[in-house]
Amino acid sequence: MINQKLAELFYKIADILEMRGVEWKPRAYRRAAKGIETLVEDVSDIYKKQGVRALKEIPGVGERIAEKIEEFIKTGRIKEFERLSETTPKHLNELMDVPGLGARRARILYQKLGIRTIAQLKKAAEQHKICKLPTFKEKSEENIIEGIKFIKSSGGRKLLSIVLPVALKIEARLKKFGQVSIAGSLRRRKETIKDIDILVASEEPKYVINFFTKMPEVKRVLARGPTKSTVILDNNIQADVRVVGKTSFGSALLYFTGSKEHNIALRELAIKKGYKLNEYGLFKGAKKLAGKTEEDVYKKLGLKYIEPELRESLGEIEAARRNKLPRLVSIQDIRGDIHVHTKWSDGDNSIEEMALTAKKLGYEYICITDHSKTRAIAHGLKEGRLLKQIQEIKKLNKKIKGIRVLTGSEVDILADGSLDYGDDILKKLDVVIAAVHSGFKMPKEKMTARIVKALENEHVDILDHPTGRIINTRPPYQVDLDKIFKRAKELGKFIEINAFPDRLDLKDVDIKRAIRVGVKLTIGTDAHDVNHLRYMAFGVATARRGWAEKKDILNCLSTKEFLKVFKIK
DNA sequence: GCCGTTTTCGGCCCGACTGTTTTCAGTCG
Repeated sequence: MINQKLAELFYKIADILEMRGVEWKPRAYRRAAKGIETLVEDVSDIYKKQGVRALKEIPGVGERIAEKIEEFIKTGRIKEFERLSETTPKHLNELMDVPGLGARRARILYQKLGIRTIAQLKKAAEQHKICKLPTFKEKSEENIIEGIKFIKSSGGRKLLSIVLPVALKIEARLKKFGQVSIAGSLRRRKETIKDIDILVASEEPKYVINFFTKMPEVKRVLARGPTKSTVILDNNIQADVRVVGKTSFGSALLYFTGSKEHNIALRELAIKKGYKLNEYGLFKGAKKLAGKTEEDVYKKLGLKYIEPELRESLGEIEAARRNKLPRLVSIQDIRGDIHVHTKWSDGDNSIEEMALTAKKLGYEYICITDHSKTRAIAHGLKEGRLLKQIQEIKKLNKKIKGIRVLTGSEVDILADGSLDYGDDILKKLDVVIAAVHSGFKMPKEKMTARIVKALENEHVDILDHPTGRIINTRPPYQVDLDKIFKRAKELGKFIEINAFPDRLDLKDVDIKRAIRVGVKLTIGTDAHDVNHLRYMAFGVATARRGWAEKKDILNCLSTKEFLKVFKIK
């Protein structure tokens, strides 16, 4: 599958062209990249079967880009890209991370002062070299220095789980002004969030803006207009509020939720129909056709309602047009959590405490999956203790009512693909989750073979966190997911979406691929504490972003059905 | 560089806010 690699190249070309001040081409390259990303089929297969002509059928791909795709398939490179990157310093777009600096002014900084990095930028601003440049003044230097401080302290994008509670608190407070909704990537439940966006419907925007900019946690006001304001909160999260009239709430929510690409696609669709779409509504001439609710706007555009998690311009608009949208899984569909740790290994709570909390959450079953013996650092269970735990769970099931506790293990996949317990032990467990916790630096083929070998063990049921990534901390290890999905399907094995907020592994786009292959998935919280059981919501959100339906997720099954699938008595 | 049931040339989403600016470009979402 070369689609992703190719899309990345085109995105990079777009960035470079943008830095150079080239007009329109960046947009064309990005559209082509998006078109390629959205494809189900491998680009090289399309080319093999029907040649360049078929490539041009891909949305956003024309004559010139089709040639570049052909070149990449034949030679593994795109000369144009190499030419561009040779003559453009790398990392120049890091300047564009500074709030207030876009492509145009970043280019001026480079051309006039040779600034390429944030460090050089900071020095130049402090030495007052920048205010002499065109389009810059003293105020710009202040803003640049402030902006760099912000980047350093905020560390870029934050985890969904960190930002969401902050946003919910603000949302609740703004309710007294009228209809309120969290919008932006937060509403789409992206795994990381750059800023909080909140929309308010009110005919008195000045009161809202006044209240918002004076909230106790506001550290700095970046912008404050009559209907829109941007602030930095004391935890260095940026928050934007926008106020619109009640009759525009839907169209404004649509606009403010994004994604940007989704909005552009909708607006283009509107234009094709002879309409105009903006945050105030959908218009035909001066006549407003829709705007009060999102549903109204979609309907008038000839589309079914699209859930926020799907709004990434990855095929959802076409699916909405053809009434082929998935019926997304929801948190209410989840009947049990099947990845839970306890005090027996590195968790904080007893088996009983975890079970009772799960019961309170409305679950019918829970599976205890402590670490295996090699995870000594996590107090992994030696065989004797695991057998003892199995007995303990048997006793507990007689004692507590209303929830079934299953036995299991999160067993290490060792470097050679063998498992951390022998078959004699594994066969005693209800559910066996296998996972890689060491030897991350293996080459791709070796890692893939290692995981496949583990899946081929007859006692293994589920593969957990298939890429091993920790968001913002550790990159994924090299692994051929397509191969893993294919083998898992053949063997009737499952893949877990780990719901822990810094893992979310599988991630959204990989979930979509897995479902396409036909692998069944599970969602497990990897809870190490009773409070972590609530992380299920993040796992479900990620599954939804991956177009998952109830039927794709195994722990949507009732206890009876679940036990049958796992052949548990 | 792409695209066309108004177009094969001349467009390319759209509006708010800031400050580079005294009428508009740049940036952002």
